[in-house]
Amino acid sequence: MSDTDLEQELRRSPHFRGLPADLIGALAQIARWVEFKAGEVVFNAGEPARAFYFVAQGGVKVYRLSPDGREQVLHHLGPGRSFAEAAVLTMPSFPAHAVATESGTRLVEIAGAPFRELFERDRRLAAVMLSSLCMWLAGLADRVEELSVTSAAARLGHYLLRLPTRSEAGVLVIELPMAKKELAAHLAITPETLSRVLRRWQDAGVVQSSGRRLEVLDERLLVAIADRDEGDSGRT
Amino acid sequence: MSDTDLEQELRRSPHFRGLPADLIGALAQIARWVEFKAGEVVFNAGEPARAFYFVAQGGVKVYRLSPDGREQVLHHLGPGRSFAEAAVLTMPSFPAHAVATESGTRLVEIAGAPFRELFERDRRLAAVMLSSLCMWLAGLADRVEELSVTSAAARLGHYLLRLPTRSEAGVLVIELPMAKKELAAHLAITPETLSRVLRRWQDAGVVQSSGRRLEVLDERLLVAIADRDEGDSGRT
DNA sequence: CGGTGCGTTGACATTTCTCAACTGTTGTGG
DNA sequence: CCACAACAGTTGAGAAATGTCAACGCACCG
Repeated sequence: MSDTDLEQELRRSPHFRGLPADLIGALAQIARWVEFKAGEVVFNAGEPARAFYFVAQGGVKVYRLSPDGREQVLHHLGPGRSFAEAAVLTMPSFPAHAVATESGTRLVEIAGAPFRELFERDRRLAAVMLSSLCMWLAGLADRVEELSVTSAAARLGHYLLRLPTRSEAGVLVIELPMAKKELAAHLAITPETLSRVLRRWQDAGVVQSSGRRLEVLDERLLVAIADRDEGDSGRT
Repeated sequence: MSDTDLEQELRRSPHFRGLPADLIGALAQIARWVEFKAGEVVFNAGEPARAFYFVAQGGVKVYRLSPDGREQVLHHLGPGRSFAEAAVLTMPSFPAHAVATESGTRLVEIAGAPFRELFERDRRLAAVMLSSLCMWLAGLADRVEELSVTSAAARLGHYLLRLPTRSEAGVLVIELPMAKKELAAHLAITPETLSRVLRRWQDAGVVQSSGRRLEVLDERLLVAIADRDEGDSGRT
């Protein structure tokens, strides 16, 4: 809840990643924590677009109401997501409604008018935001492609081959950036399946695994596995 | 290959979607088509960041070379993807290499210096680009969450519930925005599985399907199916 | 020492894919 | 207008992959 928290939360977002400290500070000045209980309204469609938001905890539902009163859910947002930036940047008023879906929902609210002002005054802000968003976008697009690959082994292979590697005595070594449990979740498979795939590879002499350390013994085979059944390597 | 093609290609990108016509025109002025054969170099790391690119046809591989000469693939890009925007916006030189992976690879090249100039002169450009990217980001993030849901039925349910609906004689009607075959690909399942899921739902009285038209007979049940096994509704 | 949680392994249930055949629709050329 | 091809969609049967549940080893930590 402190200002330090606020700055850290901002720095974690895809929008402001890599922003120089002074700009993060300036942003923190116009940001604040807001909290909601389940069902409480964050904003309603038609209201002036006075701010945009990052979800730190809890959940938010963004929806429209169709002419006949039906609720049209546009997004269900959890921690790490943001919303209403587009409205703040280019629209006079919010085009949709937003309500918290859980009690204890905590958001970072960035006031719109000061943000627009900052945005126009400091050219760095726009450039860094754009570049950061582009990189984030590329990462997500890669992830979608990855998840579209149906086979668990191919997904894992793909993922591993993109990780930074180092050479130790001529052997390719990969250090996993997260616990296997989390990695499994990232690839949308179960830890058991992950474990079994690695086992199979080890038995086949493709890799050697111990803890988070992986030695790639037969890179060509690994590449073949990763490429075997890519989905339609189509557009994002 | 004509200028009209160029403008249409630009308009299709997540970056420039929704840009006013005059700005699209200005961009087209500083953009041009470039073609590559398989293996041809688009740019090398260390060169001044003179342009960024959209892939229209073919494929491009972006990679780094590690100190020991190993090739570290960062991205494999297909039609619809873009690259090197971040470099052009915030770096003096390209941080990675890029080569075409297929013959007949066609890219739109946007010259860096004029773009930066345009970007600083016209504030709308920055605002619209950011807002467009944010929306695109939200869509991709949703997609990742969707694909992380393991069950085919849940994925389809999720997807359908976010589609625009209309009411006809009190019944909820959904019009599929693409052929079932494409929809299946979008959800990373086979057309057969899609067909079977719909059949099961129809037998259970949840929906009524005919061609691209879907009548939702029991919305609560559909919601239950979609929510049954969401993955860890975690962060993106 | 126990406890807690990750990672592994096994047996089994379930889902999904694959392959193949068949139906219906659409568009084309005669 | 019909015959035909081409292709989306459906259905069935069997195979393969993956998830589920349960048990166990192992490391880490109080």
